[in-house]
Amino acid sequence: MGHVTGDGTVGKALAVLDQVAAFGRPVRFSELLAQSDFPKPTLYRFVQTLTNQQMLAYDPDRQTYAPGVRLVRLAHAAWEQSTLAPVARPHVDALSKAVGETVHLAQLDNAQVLYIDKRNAANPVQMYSQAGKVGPAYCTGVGKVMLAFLDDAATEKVIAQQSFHVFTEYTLADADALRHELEEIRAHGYGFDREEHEPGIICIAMPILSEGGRVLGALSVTSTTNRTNLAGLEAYEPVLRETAAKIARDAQNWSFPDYETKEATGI
Amino acid sequence: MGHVTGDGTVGKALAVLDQVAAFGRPVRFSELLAQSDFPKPTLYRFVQTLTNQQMLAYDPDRQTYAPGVRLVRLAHAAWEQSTLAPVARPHVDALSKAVGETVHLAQLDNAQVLYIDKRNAANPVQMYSQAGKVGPAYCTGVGKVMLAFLDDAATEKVIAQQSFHVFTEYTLADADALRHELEEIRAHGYGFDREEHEPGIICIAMPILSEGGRVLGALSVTSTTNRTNLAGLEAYEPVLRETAAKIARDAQNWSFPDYETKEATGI
DNA sequence: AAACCTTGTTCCATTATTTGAAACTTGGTT
DNA sequence: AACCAAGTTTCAAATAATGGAACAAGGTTT
Repeated sequence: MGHVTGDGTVGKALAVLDQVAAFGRPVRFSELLAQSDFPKPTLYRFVQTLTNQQMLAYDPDRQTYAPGVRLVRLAHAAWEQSTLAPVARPHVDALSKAVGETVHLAQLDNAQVLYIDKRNAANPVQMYSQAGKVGPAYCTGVGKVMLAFLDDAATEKVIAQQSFHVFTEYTLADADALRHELEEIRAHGYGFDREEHEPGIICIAMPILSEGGRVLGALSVTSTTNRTNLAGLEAYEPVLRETAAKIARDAQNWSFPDYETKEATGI
Repeated sequence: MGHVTGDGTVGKALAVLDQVAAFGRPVRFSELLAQSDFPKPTLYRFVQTLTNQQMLAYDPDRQTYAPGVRLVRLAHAAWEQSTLAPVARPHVDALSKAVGETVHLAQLDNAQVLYIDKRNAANPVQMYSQAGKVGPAYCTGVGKVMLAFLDDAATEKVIAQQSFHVFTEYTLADADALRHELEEIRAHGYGFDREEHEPGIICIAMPILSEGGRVLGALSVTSTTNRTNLAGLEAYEPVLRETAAKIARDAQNWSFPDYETKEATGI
């Protein structure tokens, strides 16, 4: 994995944090060491420091490290301030009510899709997606529509970072197939996921573009091949387009209420 | 917000990150500087580094910094691995269905309550909109029941860190009132929020205790004085107790699968 | 029960990074 | 044009990070 470590000690420590998170399960020091470029004492001290800081949590019974609770606190602030979620929320709610299917709101994070909000259908399909979860850009509806509307240089840079794992028989398996698909998407203004990531799961996706045409994020309505088909999903295109436009408009005007004293939380 | 800065450069950088998060809104460099102990170039470089690392996000139009999206990604890993949420999830779902009121799942983070999951009757699954939010321990149901079952030294340490802001006429306004309440809670095994935090909002709260009696977290069922009263909430005590026990049991047995290599075939 | 691992922890002289007073730039205001 | 506030860069001094080596604690084999 090519890390952009840089940024001195802080960058290195955060690389270690990412490394722990990437395991997806609590991990032992020796496991980290085995795949790390850092010498043992160096890695050891990073892990110690991060644990002290509650960026990692240490389980003494199992002798394992996992990402720590301080991140959950910090992420809440990030979610509210640095994502489309708070602006989009009412519109996503309305969309969800209107279509009665699972709705996703996503942004591009590096070369991946980051899901920042989700509304389940009334009778939800069990799918492996949640806010905070990342997914591949090249084989999801939201990923492709965001790629399609980046500028050429950015698109190519992101394409170069895709790993093109074949999930299903419909997965676009290489950069050229993806480029062709992106052209189609640009022509239509929106895109589909044709069971490219999970069998039986299809979606229609719409980019959220600023006035200047910059990609802010994407919306999708997901369903299954049991319940509907691409033509059925296409019926949602107008409401999706409308919702994306509203979110873009509100994002434009989004301004933070200045200098008011805020009370403690009310959940 | 007494931080343990320590931990060298990394600790200092994370203190800056907390400082930005604490503002609760995008913040200018000069605002950070005004309330910082760091000299200007030092703070400047920390902010630069964190922004490079996407732990902060810079808005060039408004010249402001906010917690960055990388945190949302990391937090998802933390939420799944270092909190009760994944273990508790099915039980919280069931509880929510059974009671038809808002359900909270919380843990203690430093001296504060950290909400890690929530179910609304209307809106089944959302995540960071509420998970990640922190609240005061001394005037919430979940906070008090967790305090009540810590060991004496820990309880006193946490009490010493409470700020005792008076939110309503029912707020427990000092350490002694709180200590008295904690004794009551220990006697009953569960507790209430009697409009102590927000007028009209009441709840019944149950600690989640390990076999050894260690505090793992807390559950609550919240309602309003319009809809019910404390006696009405008390009817939920059995199902709450049952749910807490199930979560504690599952947490005990919670073990992460595989210490095997999954590289059998090329991913 | 001694020798021998594997995993985790500490030491400390060397090396590299961080630090911050001062100076400079930029963009806006008087 | 002069001024001011906010942000950025410089560079020698101060400080913190580094990592080879050695040590400690469990567990396993001979």
